[in-house]
Amino acid sequence: MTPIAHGDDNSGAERSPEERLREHLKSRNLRITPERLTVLHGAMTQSGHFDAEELLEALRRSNRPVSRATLYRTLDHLAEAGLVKRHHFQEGHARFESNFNRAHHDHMVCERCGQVIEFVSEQIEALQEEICEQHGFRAHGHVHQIFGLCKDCQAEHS
Amino acid sequence: MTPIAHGDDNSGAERSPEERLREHLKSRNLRITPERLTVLHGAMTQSGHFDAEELLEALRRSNRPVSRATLYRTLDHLAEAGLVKRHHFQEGHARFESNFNRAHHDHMVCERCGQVIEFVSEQIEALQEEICEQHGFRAHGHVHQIFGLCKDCQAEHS
DNA sequence: CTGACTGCAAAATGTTTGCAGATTC
DNA sequence: GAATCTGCAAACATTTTGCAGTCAG
Repeated sequence: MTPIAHGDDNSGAERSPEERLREHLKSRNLRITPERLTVLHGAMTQSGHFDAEELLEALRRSNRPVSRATLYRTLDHLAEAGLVKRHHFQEGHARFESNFNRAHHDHMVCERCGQVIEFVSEQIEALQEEICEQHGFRAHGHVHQIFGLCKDCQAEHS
Repeated sequence: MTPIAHGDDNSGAERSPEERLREHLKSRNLRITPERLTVLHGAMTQSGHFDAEELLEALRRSNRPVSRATLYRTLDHLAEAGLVKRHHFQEGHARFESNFNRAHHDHMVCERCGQVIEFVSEQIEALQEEICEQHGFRAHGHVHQIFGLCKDCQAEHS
């Protein structure tokens, strides 16, 4: 039974993100440009989840602005290279998350205070693999988000 | 151990969708209009998942056209009333699913052809409850999507 | 009658694309 | 030098909103 992927593709995590991006681009005859390295660096140093607009603004603030078009085009490459994960949650737009040297995890999100609790369950992971096998489905990743009220907000809310 | 909710709110599933919508609207001093009933019936008779455009077209074809604006506004009400579920898969737009007398299930989504496979695992559900309890988290629902390649697309892609 | 609803068209998002000039290899 | 990039602005796709007239209660 092959371990299920999580979109991590963290094989080769010993190499730096930059090395990995360089390699990815080279292998496709794409060019290594300052803009792409800027976006990479920005994405790697964002804390937690971020969307395109947030990253754009962060780069602008750190005086290394990049055009919206280049940002979107580069995020595609980073996702393909497995350096970021792209999520489509309940919102109408994509959110990203650095995927470098980051262990797989899922999320509980408090609907009241927005707190995010990470969780991992090997048992759930194993069950997912089983289900995929049963359907001949080759998993690339998954989103598993539980939403509700965290401990604090339950107390406060009573 | 309280069973985890899935955002279904399928309590009162014995009443017809129309009764449930009427009740929902009445309780908020909203009006019961032909258009809203049309959208409701359309949504209930779509097979499987559908998006706004598909429903709009279906209603048009069955000679009960509704404006795009009304469709979107009504889908919000249906979702609030728990009569449909709104999903955000890998695409940039929402897909809906009738939630009337529908048991809880999660999804595998093919990234290539968009096919959606439903799955349920009592074991995973139970593990989720456990995890929530461990964190003192009160779950209201969850999103569990596995994305990857379906059987057909794996073959075709080889 | 009054406030909510509808359709329309315009606006607002979030993302993609065509193009001309700049840049990487 | 050739092919790929970048930024810009325009195009797109989806969803939301303002408004004037219509309709449910």
